[in-house]
Amino acid sequence: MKLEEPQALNAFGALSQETRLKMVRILVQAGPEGMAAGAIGEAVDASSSSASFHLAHLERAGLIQSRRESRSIIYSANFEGLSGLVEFLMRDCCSGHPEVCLPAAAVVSDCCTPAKASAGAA
Amino acid sequence: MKLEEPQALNAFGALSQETRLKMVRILVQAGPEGMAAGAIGEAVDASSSSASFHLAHLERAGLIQSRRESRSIIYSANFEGLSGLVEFLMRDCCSGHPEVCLPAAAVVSDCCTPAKASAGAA
DNA sequence: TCATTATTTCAATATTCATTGAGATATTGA
DNA sequence: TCAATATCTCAATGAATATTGAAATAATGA
Repeated sequence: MKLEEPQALNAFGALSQETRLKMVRILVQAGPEGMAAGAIGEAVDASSSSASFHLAHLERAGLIQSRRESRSIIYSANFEGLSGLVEFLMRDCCSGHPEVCLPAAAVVSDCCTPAKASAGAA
Repeated sequence: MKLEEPQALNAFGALSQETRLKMVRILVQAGPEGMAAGAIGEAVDASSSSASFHLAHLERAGLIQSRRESRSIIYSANFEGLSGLVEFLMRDCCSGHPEVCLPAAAVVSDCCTPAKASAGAA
């Protein structure tokens, strides 16, 4: 997903709040199965109302998505949206300046090679 | 530069505002030589006071830096800080999920190979 | 249908953030 | 030292965001 500036602004705004940043990290770790709203709220120590507010914010920003599963609403990371944001940042910040992108590129081989991916997720 | 969560929060907050995001993009394009505060303010259509406020915000967040040069204050992109943020995002969002990092990795070869780097910067 | 559980919505309040204009500071050249 | 330039700082105002608790909605099982 290729982000334009207004979407990127929303995404940065969504990630600029402690509770929400924690939520995203938790949901990324949780993987595609996701977690119920209640469990997320508990994990980040937020009231149900506050959790709902922040989850809605993240969903509007395209960083997570939700589905109902019986009584629960399950949220999960939107990997397309997240990678879109990384791309936006890299395109912006590379624009002819490899010194920004190259260290980041190293992360890919560091965390995403089959051997280390599972170790890093633990 | 390896960012921890509080620094990343600051950086995301700094980039979540239209004027500031534009400033960063302009400064990245400007390269290490940077630009005077006045020129930046003009480029993003902000009053001197407003420009000063946002530039200070970005500097506090570690995304740009400044030096005095005669009467002017020259701001320039902090490439270490920026790549630190990309790394943070990738580490967070990779954690075992290569689908986030791999598309971003493609950007590196897309924009940072010598041939395309200059074309992309135009 | 009723009680229970999970979550959201709403209104009120508090907090944080952005913009403005006036004035302060630093640097330079005459 | 004075006037001009470039930028910053400050206080006031307005706008956007976060938090809270209470009430509304949705789904389930008895």
